[in-house]
Amino acid sequence: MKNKIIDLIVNSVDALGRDEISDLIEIPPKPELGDFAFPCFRLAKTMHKAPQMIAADIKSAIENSADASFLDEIQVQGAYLNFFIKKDIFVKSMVEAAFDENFGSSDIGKEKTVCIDYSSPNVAKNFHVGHLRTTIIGNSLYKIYSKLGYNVVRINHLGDWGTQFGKLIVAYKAWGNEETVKKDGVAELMKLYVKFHEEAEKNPSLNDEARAWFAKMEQGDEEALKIWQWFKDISLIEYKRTYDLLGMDFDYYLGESFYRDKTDDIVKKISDAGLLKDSEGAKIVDLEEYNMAPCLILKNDGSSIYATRDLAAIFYRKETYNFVKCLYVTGQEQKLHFAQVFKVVELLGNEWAKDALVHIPYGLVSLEGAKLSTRSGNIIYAEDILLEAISKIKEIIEEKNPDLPDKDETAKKIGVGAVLFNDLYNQRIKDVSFKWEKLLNFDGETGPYVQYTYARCASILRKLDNYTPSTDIDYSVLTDPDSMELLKEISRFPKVISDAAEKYEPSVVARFAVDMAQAFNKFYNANRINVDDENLRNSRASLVYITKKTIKDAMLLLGIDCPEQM
RNA sequence: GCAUCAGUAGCUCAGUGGAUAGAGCAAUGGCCUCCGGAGCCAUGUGCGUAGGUUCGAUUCCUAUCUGGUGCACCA
Repeated sequence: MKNKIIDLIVNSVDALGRDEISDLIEIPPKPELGDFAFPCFRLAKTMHKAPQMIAADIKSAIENSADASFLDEIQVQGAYLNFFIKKDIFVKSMVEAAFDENFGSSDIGKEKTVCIDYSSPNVAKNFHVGHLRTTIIGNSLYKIYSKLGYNVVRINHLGDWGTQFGKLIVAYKAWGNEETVKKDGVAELMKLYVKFHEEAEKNPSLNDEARAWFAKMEQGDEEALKIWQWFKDISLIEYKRTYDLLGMDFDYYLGESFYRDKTDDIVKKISDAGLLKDSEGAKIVDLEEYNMAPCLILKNDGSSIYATRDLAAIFYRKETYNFVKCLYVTGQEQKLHFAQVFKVVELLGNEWAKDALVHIPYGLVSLEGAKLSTRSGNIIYAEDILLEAISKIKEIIEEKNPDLPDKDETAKKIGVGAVLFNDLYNQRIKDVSFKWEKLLNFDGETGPYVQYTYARCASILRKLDNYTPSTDIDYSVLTDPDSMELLKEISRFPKVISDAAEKYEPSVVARFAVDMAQAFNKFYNANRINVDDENLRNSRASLVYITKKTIKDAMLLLGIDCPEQM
């Protein structure tokens, strides 16, 4: 529809090109102002005429055109040219588009690969509310990019290498024992880690001991690596339990340790390029010219650091997957780190680094206003959040719909959906203050609200006799304001997906899901679907059908499944 | 100190170089013998401050204030 209008304007205006016109066309804030609008302010300058007059001129030019038959009316309001499309034609085009099985999909990503590095928890540490964000956002970006035809590689870059394992080994040897670790798993490892830091404050030489153990790991020391592998195995079992609950998986679990034999090459590459400098006994790349702190490549004991391994990972991924983009979903506190690493890649002569390497930061999670801190116990675990949400939903189901089959399965979908939605609804960059009260409220702009709307659609369709989804309907009965608003909402879907991808922002999709649910509920309250008039019934049923379908597709992009009943 | 992100309604947040800045939560009142009330409708206050660019700025730029985060051997 928009293209047809662009055609008309292109033929009537010489001053602007097609693309400029396309950018200028907007959807008016109120339906009374038309279906599409073209503001003429921009033209006023080049044409040396008042915008109102320009609008009037274009109007008469278009009205005399034979191609304008799909228009009902054109109005000039101030500098705006408002287009009113013949309602049944408009409805038909929107319904047919939404019926398409691939509505919203695209092939712009065809034969292009995007790597997404997300979740990436630190081994031997608990998977807490903070890790949930990267996991959920990364998973949604995976769905969104897949929908656009990209080949997406999901990489869990486990924090399974580094000095913290030296600390852990020191602590385990000093205060731990095998039985307790076997029994309590990650919780016990966390205790040992905390204990290490307490003791190291009194006795700083412990830090040197820890670094020494890590250096041993890097040199392939058998004892050190055996303990390390054991800790890693224990941790992975717990993480996978959470991923299962979330209904998520990864293509690769390639932690930092995977790159440990690849860091020498990186150091050589940097050195060969003449970028490696000595500084206080360590090796760095000086980035002063770019207004950044130096990027540390090797510590003064010669062992690698996370930047070295991130660099190794970038080159490995570029070679292995030949990505067009590699996305890093981590907290915004790592912004400088990624800026440094990406700059080093670029300085090594890789122009692609500028566009292909993207840090996708998200805001800090705090708990009831205070910082998350394992040591002070101000921490909340991902698994507990999910289980709590599921159990609260179960209570509500028992109360509202005790006869529902598959109550547990449904409660899981809704509970997990509530958590996911809650994390995806606001822009990534916003800091989050975790509050149980907010998470467990399922009214208004929430996952359960959208899922409820979906279940309502499903229920309506179940109760109709003799309805098979079809576009062979009477479009003229769907021209009332509520139906039109709903249809317009639905037809935004493809743009919503491409916007979300472009901005790396799942919240765009989440907002859309709520907008659509609201538009549907409004329609539902104003119009009865199961009416005697077969013509009307089938037409409205088709509208319900595409609403249901689009809600489901939108929620799937967030990683959320919609139950048919709840 | 330097860098960076954010400041919109009591709270949590959308939003756009343009038409009267929107939702939800919380509060109060209401909703059809009928398709699912986790729903729908109604009721109020607001773009941190000061300049600049522009026909037009809440949006872009500069300064400033407030808050968050980062600034080498942790990741």
